[in-house]
Amino acid sequence: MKFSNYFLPTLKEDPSDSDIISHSLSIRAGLIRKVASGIYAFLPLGYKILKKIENIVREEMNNANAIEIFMPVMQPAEIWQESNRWYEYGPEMFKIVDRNERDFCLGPTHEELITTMASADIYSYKDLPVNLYQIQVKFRDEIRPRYGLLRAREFIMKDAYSFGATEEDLDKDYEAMYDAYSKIIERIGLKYKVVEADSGLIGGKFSHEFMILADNGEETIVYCDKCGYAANIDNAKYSLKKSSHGNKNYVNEIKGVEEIYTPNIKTIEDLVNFLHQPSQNIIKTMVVKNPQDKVFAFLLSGDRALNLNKVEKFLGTSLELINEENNRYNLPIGFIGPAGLNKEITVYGDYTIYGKQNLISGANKVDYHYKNINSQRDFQVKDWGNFSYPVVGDLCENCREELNFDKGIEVGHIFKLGTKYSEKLDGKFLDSDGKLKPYIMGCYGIGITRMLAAVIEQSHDEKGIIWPESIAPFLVSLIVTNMSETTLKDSAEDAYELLLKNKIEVLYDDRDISAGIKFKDSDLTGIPIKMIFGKKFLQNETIDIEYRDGAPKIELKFIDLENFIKKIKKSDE
RNA sequence: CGGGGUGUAGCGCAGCUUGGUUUAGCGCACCUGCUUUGGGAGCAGGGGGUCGGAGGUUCAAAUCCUCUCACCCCGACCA
Repeated sequence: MKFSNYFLPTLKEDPSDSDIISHSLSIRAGLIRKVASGIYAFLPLGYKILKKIENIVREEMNNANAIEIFMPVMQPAEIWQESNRWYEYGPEMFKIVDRNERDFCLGPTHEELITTMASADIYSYKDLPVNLYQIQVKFRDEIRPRYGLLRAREFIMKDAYSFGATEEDLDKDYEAMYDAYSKIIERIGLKYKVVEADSGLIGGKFSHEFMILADNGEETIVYCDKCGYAANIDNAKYSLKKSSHGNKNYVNEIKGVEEIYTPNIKTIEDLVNFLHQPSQNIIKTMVVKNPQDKVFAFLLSGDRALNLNKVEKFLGTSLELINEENNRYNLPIGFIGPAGLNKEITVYGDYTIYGKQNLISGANKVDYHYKNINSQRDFQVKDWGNFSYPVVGDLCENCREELNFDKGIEVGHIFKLGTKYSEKLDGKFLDSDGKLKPYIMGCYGIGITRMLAAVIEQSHDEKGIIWPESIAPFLVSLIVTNMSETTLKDSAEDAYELLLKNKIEVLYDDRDISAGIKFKDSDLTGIPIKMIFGKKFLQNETIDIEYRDGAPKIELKFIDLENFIKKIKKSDE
C-alpha cells in the first residue's frame, strides 16, 4: 500500500477526552474516531487490525470444532421476557420499538436467541454436542462508557454457545474453549492470566476470566507463583500470616471495657489519628441488609474491606450496605460496634479479627467508641469466615506462599451455564433413554474490540503503539527520506515491488514530506519493521532496518534485500 | 442516577470575571510558491467559524440571564 493512496490520518496531540493510553493512541494513530459517547467508527488501519484479531479467533474456534453462524443484532422482546432478563438486565439494554409498536432490543448477548433457535432444530441426543459461535456487534447502554474501546456501548464480541446432552459434553467443550482462548492470546502474543471468577448474573457454577496484564487494567488479579492459583480479587481465597492476626493461645491481660469520647470520629482513618492506634486494633463493623430487610453485621479488622460478593455467596442472598435512610434499627453509622448491638442482628466475624484481644469498636452511640472489646465476653459471633479482600502480605490458601497482585483487562470469559436457559426457553432434546431433557449449555465470550485496546495497553511506549507481528496492520514500513532524490525513489519502488511480490504487507510512505514525519508516523502506528532508504543508500547502497520493538538495527546491502524479505516472510508465517 | 466540569475552525486551546479597540484570536493541521528532506523544517502568501442550540436582557452579547442538547471526569453498576 502506498501512503499517498491510503487513508491514515494521524494526530500529533492527544485528544482532550481520552484518559487512558490505548484510547488516545488508537485515535492518534488513526485507528478509530468517536461518533458518539461509547460509539466508534473504524478507520482503515484500525479495521485491518480488527480483521486480523477476528481471523485468529476464527481459526482457533474452528480448530476447536466450533461452527460459525451469524445471528441478528435485533431481537424480539418475547424471548427475553421468557428468560426474565428483559426485566433483570435493566436500563443497560438498548430497547427499540418498531412501527407496529412491537418491542425489540439490540442484543447485549445472545443466549436467549441461540437457545430458541436450537430448540427449533436440535431434537435428538444424536445432534449433540454442538458448539456454535458468531462474531457480532453487541450493544450495552453502559452507565458510563469510558476508556475508548475498553468500555464502549457498541462493541464486537465473539460469542460461542455449546449444547450438550451430558455434563461430560459440557466439560469437554468448556475445556476446548479454555484451550482455544489460551491459544488465541498466545498467538496474538500477549502476557495474560486465567483466573477463577464470579459468574454473576449470567448464571452457572463457576467460570474463568482471561486477563491481559496491563498497568491500567480495571481488574485486580491475585495469584500464587508456587501452585498457580489465580483469581479475580472479587472472589479470591486467601490465608492470613500468623503474625497478622491474634494468636488465641497467647493470653494477654483481658482489660475492662472503657467508653471513650470520640466526637465526630466516624472513619477508621479518623480513629487511627485520634487514638494513635493501628487500624488492625480496630473492629470495623459493616452492616448489610437483604431484600427482606433482614439485617446482618460483619466484623473485620480495621485495615480490611468487606467483600460483598463473598458475603452474598455465604448468606445466599443479595445484600446492600445500610445507610442513614434505609436502616430500620436507627444504627449510628460511624459508631456501630458488636458490643450492645441490637440482638435481632446476626453477627459474623472475619478471620482478620479472630483471636485478637482488647480491640476498639463503636459503642452504638453517637460520638462514642469502646476500648478493650473482647470476643466471648463482650460480643458473640454466630460464625467465623473469610469475608474480606486479600491485601499484600496475605498467603495462598493452598500452599501458604505469599500472594501476588497484578492489574488486568478482562478480554475473555467462559461459563458453564448448565440448564438455566434451556429450561426457561424450552430447549429440549430426546435422549437415548427416550426422555426429554434440557440441553446442558456453556457460553464463551471474547471481546474483539476490547482485545485491540488491551493489546495497545500492554504494548506501547512513549512514541506510540508496538504491534506484535501477529496482528500488525503492516509488517514493513518503507521509508524514503527524500522523495526528490530519484535514485532513492526508484530503488525504493523496486524494493516495494519486491515486497509485494513476496506477499509482505508493506506501507510505502511515498509522501513528499520531511523524513521526521515519516519516522514519527511509522512509530506511532506501531509497524514492526522500518526499511529506510536514505543517505546511506546514496553512499553505498545500504538500507537501514529498524525494529519497532527495540531489537538491534541492521544495515542491509541492497543486493541482500531479497534474502532478508524471505527471512521475515518466514518468521511471519 | 448523584456530585463536578466543558462546549469558540479538522485537532488542541485563549478570550467570558468587568458586554463595546476583536473585522473573533493563537498553536498544530490544510492550500499556493520557493527553499528544505535520517526523527513532527523555514520564509512568504492564503482558505476555513452561523462562538453547541433556542429564547431573553441591552443601543450593543462568545461575554449577562433562562431553558435545552451534547460531551467529559468522580461514584454506584458491569463483558
